[in-house]
Amino acid sequence: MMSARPTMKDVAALAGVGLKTVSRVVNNEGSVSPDTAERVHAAIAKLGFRRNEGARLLRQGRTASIGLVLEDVADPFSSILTRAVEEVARRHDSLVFAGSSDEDPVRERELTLAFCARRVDGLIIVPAGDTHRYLVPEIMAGTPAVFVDRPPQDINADTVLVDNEGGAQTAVEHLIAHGHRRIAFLGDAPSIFTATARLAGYRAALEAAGLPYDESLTHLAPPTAEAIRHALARVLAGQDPATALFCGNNRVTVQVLRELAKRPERPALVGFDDFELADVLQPPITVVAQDPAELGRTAAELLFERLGGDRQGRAKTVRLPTRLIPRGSGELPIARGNGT
Amino acid sequence: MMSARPTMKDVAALAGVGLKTVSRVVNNEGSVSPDTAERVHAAIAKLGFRRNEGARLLRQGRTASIGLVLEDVADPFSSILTRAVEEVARRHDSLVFAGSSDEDPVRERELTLAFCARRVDGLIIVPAGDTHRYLVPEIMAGTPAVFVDRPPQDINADTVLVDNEGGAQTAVEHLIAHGHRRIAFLGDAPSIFTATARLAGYRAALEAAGLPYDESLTHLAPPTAEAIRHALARVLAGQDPATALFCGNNRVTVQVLRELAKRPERPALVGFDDFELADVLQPPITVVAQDPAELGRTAAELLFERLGGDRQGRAKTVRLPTRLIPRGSGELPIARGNGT
DNA sequence: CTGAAAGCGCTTACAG
DNA sequence: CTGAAAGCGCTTACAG
Repeated sequence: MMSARPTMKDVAALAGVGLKTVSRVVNNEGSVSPDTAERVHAAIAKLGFRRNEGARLLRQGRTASIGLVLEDVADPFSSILTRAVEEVARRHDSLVFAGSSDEDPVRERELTLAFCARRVDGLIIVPAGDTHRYLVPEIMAGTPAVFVDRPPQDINADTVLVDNEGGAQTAVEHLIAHGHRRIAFLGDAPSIFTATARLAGYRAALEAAGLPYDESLTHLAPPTAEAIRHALARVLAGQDPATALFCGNNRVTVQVLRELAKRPERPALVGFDDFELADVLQPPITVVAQDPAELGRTAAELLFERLGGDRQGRAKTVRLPTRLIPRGSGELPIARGNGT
Repeated sequence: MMSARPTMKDVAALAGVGLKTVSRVVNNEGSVSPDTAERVHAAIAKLGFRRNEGARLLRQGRTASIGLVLEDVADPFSSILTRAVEEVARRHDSLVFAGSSDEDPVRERELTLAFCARRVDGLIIVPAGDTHRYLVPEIMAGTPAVFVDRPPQDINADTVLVDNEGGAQTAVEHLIAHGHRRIAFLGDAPSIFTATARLAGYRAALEAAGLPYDESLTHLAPPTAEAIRHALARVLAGQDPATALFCGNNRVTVQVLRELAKRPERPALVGFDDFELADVLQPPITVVAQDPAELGRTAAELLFERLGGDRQGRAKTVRLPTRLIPRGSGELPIARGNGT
């Protein structure tokens, strides 16, 4: 009943053999006489020896771990992505350090560099920052990074994105096909890559249908309850109010639904990004779904590909498709009393 | 532009000083002449040196990391808990390895021992297994473990639980107060500690009200769509059907809502565990809320307390309260055509 | 088949 | 103020 952990040295001493012989047994290297192996195994069992992986990996120059930087581990998008990364990492006998940047570039940088200081084998980053120059020395030194959901700034690296523009365009075209001409876009802060990309898709759909782009029908800001309340009041009021809403992500959609419950209007609605219970709401919510697990899986696979081989090859960008799921809210006609 | 990372040795050579002097500068130990410090800083900058934390920590006998074993990182309960653990760990300059057991004892054990092999400073575990004997040597060797949401089996360790029985009793008493006498309990698999504890609370409430316990109104099984469909068909049918439902966790509640949408009955409903959009559904869902973030925070604080001091002291058990949030579904009266 | 030495990149304990 | 040596717990490269 020793308080400290036994080491290979302790095992070697007890078994009466050299350190290297213990190492051979532990690593199943063969070329150890059955008799010696027996004695070593007995010593291992008696002492309760378990190899220190950290020490082993230090000698081998890797850590069998990767760092994952997310916006917020607690967010469904992030946590589903995390789980997918975990599965791929497990297949490569690697562990995952995960952390939240809270959309703060300073925190992103701190977290990422903390992972680098631990010498993680590689990084997967949902970037919040406006520059990633700070990563250049790390990448040059052999720590590859893969960016997910948003591209890096100022540097070249493997990136996995969603077809934001195409998905948004599909969503808005769907509303147009159901007769709407006054369609509001409620998106997240314009500093967020995906918010701007989805705005572009919204505009492309309007243009393709010959509808005017009316800035008073758009709102791009962090989806706080208050901001969404004011935005809804604005786009649903006036002479020519919106009859349909396109919500830029599921945080926005949820807030919109919450505020809409307090109002009389029942505009048609399509959300970007699926969410639990979308199918149970009344009406069920039509969405353009992305696949956060597939984002995570693809990013992790790209990373382990780099780690396994071509470390300096050209950076790849993968763009994943979205999928329209009509459920009811997106097929509502123009409500009486509103619109043309 | 070297491909390998520079080490302190490289810095020392370039600055023309001893290794220990570089260490002094890096650690801000003082007692270095300004002139020497200057040269060292210049060398560090020139080489882009960043200390290898793993090597430093090996020498110091810790890893400044903890292991977190969850049921499923992607589950909202787990991911909110994870985020809270992350925040406490950050304050202690520690990183978090997180992994999912999928409610599989073998996977729990593998994951936990993998963390121990990396010599994490401590463990936080939402246990799936029926025995935790395997942890005894690890705990003896100085890796403390804190259990969350469910107690460990076969061993003594710090534990953070929710008042499952009290919360369940409150939920059922609430339904009784609204006139219900036929109340079904739909819970998770009976092998799960919390499912059984909540069943006990359900029974205690019935007994306190002088209502009979009718086993045909209970269902304890993993909440698959099919199992819930059958269970609902059973408890809502017959001569004396249930007029109210008590759902044992939010996975059950969500499935129940999904199936209920396809049926004509509108029983009253209270769920254990809050969930996003519970307030937006029609009717809004009454719940007994627990606080997953507080669970994570408390567990992490207990762990760092152990790490900071009294490592062998008596194991503590903390029990967190629940909170009834009436929203509508739990206040529905007995529906016409059902009940007495 | 076996082991002593050197090394992974740092810190600790000691000596000057 | 400064540095050479030993050590954290392993593996690698080498010699027998």
